[in-house]
Amino acid sequence: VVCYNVLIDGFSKRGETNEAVRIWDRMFEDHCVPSLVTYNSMLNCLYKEGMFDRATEIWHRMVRNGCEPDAFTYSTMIHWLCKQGKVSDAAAIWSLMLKSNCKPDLVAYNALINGFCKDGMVDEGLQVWRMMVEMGCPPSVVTYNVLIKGLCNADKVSHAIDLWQGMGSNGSKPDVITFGILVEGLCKKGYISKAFEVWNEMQNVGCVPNVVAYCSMINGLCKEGRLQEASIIWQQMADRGCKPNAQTYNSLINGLCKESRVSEALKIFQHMTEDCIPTVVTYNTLINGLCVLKRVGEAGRLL
RNA sequence: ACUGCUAACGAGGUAC
Repeated sequence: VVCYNVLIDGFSKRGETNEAVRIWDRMFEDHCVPSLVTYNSMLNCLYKEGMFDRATEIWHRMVRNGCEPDAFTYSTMIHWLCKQGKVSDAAAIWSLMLKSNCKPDLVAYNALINGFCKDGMVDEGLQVWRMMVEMGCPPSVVTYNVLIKGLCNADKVSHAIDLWQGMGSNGSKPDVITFGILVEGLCKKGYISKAFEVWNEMQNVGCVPNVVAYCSMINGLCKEGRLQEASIIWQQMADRGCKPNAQTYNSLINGLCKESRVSEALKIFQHMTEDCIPTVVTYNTLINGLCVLKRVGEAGRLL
């Protein structure tokens, strides 16, 4: 079984759904009995692709064969339903789980909370968070990251900060993702100096920014037209041996374009081609920047 | 080491 499981999940992860299904069929031809992991992997594979009808067949087979769904089963379904905007279906699966013998675990809670938050239902997310505490399931840093992101997106930045500051007394330590989310959220609301406070606090507690965190800070500054400060952060990133990736370059290039400093942007672009591969976003950003300045000819030459 | 949860970039769209 394990071999089949590995193959199914491997194909599923590479997006080769048809191959995964072929292995599943093959498994029966070989008279091998699927395990709980097999069912879970198949459900994951089909839900990811939105193939709910086929998935339901698998679910029924699972039940028919007396294989009890576990927390993996439920959180997989909840996760993909939410990702596809079917939050109320996810909530239905959640109730199904509550009625079953399977108690929700940390990941299941997080998946549901994330679903609510991403759909703009932060209050529901917070309610689930309180519920998990009552049920004796301690929230993790992922739980907080999801909620903080949700609160920022809902323009409840100060509530997000409260949550961040309460993490310690709830047994969670903010990580680089937490700080990145806060920096991004604060910048987007225009609270740059608060973002800098958080940025410094991150270093004070010994959390080392990664390329994503740098990107959030740089992008936030660029969006506010604060390129001077952005380039200082960029320099620090380089000095600390953190290699910028395409997305980081794109943020800076976009910042320069938006300030009509397209020539500088092109210079950065030259530099970029030496240590990473420009993406379609890079070209769109530059072309747009050039076109806005009526430098259409140069824009054409980029193609 | 068989399966499930979290963060960053462009453009477009946002008339009534």
